[in-house]
Amino acid sequence: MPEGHTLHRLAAQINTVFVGRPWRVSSPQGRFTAGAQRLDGQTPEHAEAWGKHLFVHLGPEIWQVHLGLYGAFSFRGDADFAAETTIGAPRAAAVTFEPHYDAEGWLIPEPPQGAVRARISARHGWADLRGPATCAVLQLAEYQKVIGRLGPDPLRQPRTDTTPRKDFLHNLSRRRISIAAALMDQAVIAGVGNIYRAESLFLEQLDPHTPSNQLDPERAAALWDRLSEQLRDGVAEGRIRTVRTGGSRRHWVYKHQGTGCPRCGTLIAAAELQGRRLYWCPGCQRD
DNA sequence: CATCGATGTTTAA
DNA sequence: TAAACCTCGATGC
Repeated sequence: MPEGHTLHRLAAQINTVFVGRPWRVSSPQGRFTAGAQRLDGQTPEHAEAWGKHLFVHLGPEIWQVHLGLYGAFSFRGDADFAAETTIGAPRAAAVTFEPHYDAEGWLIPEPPQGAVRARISARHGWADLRGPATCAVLQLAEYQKVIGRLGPDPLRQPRTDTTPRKDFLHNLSRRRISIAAALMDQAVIAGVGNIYRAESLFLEQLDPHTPSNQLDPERAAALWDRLSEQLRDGVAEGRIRTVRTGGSRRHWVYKHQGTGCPRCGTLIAAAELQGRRLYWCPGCQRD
């Protein structure tokens, strides 16, 4: 589920199992061959997420990955390689395997299956990246250009003396698009996707069509706090679950169109907005 | 076996 | 606004 929480989880995972030791990098699919050669044998120093981007720093160069809609990392390894199976879009569970080691004591990875854009290997395990929207090696200036286009990420520490929440309010105040469109704009707030958009607006009882520059500042601040909480929960749990009252229902309105709103009973609506499905309750999401 | 759809973004028209 | 990118699970016949 590649919204912002996924990328922060991924960065943490890479910091745990890859950072600080030389790794091996290849592109079995062949679409990242030159980049993989640059990264191969280097020592990853630090992985970080900013919104939906993953950056791994190696000296002056930075590996940038954006999972897009389909991308995912699959981690495999022996008992010393503590890693979850996949981080990203849904993938079938991997079959267990018998570990074998080469002469230097490195675990021998299984042959790559299907379209593996990048394979990164450590002593005790490896990870396969499939289907990313972006997989590139950046120089510092290019990296700065990418992050310069991103708004505040609720899962990151502030970059300036103003708080990220103030940046968010400021970004909203100078746009005339709907709040629903604004939440999907990564320059307004980084890391929010279609699920968190629907679920945060529902819990804050905000009409998705309200122009973002007409949103009451206190309610906009509450929306930021709500998104921060939801993203933090997503990182902790590894999946988006905004219904926290127990039971099997995971989302309040996302993909629940045509059923009764749990709060007011009105039928939940769905509509296409800028190419994405928007879900909301017309009964109780009003301003 | 074919088709559809998805948590996203960029580019072209 | 639509198409393209790119992968694979779900759905349907």
